[in-house]
Amino acid sequence: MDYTKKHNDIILYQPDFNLDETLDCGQAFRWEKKPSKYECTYSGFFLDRPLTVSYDGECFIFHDTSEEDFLAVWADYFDFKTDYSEIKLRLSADEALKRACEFAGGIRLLKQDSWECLCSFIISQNNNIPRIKGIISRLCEHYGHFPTPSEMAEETPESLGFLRSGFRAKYLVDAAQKTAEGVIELDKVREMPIGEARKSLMTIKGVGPKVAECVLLFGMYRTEAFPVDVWIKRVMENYYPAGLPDVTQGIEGIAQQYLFHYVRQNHTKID
DNA sequence: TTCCAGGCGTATC
DNA sequence: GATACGCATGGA
Repeated sequence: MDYTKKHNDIILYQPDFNLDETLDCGQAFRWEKKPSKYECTYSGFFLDRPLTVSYDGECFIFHDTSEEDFLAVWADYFDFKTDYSEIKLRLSADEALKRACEFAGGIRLLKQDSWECLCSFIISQNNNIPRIKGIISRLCEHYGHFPTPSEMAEETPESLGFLRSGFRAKYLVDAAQKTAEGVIELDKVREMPIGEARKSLMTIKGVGPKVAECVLLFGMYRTEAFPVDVWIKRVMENYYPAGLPDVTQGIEGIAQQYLFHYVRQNHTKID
C-alpha cells in the first residue's frame, strides 16, 4: 500500500478505487456524500467507527485517521490488500464483463459487518435504495449507534414503528432474537460451506435466497456468492443463458458488482 | 392515480 | 416445484 502520514491524515495512492462507485453502488447504506473543497468526500461508519474520506483528484485522504486505524481497520474494510487490476484483467476475457469493468473500474467489495449487513438487506427487500438508507439512518439515530442484536431483540414490530419499515420490522426482530440467542452464529455461518451457510441464514424470517446471498457477499466476504435480483436476472437471460463464464469462478460476487452497476446505469443493455 | 423499488411468506395446485 | 398474490412505505 502506497501511503504517507500527513498531520492527522493518511494520504493514500490507490488505483482501482472510486468513492462513488464503491460507496454508492448499493452494497453499503451508511455512507453519505458530503460537500467539501475536495473533488469527492464521503462520511460513514464501519462498526460505529466513523470515517471521512476524500479524493483530491489524485490521492485519497483518510481524515483524522491514525496509521494504526488505517492499517487495522480501513485497509481491510476497503479490501486494499486485494489486487483488483488482476481481477478485472481476468474477468475481461469475457466481453460483457470487460465492458462492465471498464465502465466502473473503481468498484471494490467492502468487508462489512455481518450483523449490520443482515439487517440492511432484510430492509432492502421490495424497497428502493434511498428509502433503505432512510430506514437505516433512523435506526442508528434512535440508538445512537447501529443497534446490537441484543438491543434489537428487545423490540417488537410495534416498538420499531418509528422506522417506518413496514412489514420488514417483524423480520428484523426475528433476526435479532435468533442472533442474540445464539440460534444463528454469524461468525460460524461465515466459515460454513456455502450451501450450509445459505440454509442457516434462510431460517431467519424475511431472509430468502437473495438476502442470504447479499449477506454472504457483502457481510462475510464470500466472493463466490452471487445475488440475483431483477437486474442480474436480465443480464443472465440476455448474456449468460448457459450460466456464468468460467473466468468468474470463485469471484462470481465481484463480477456481479460490476455487472449490476453497469446495467443499472445503462438501462439493461451491455454494449 | 398507478406503478415500482437489490423479495419473501403463504396459499394453492 | 412452480406460480400467484399480498405486503408497508414513499417517490416518480
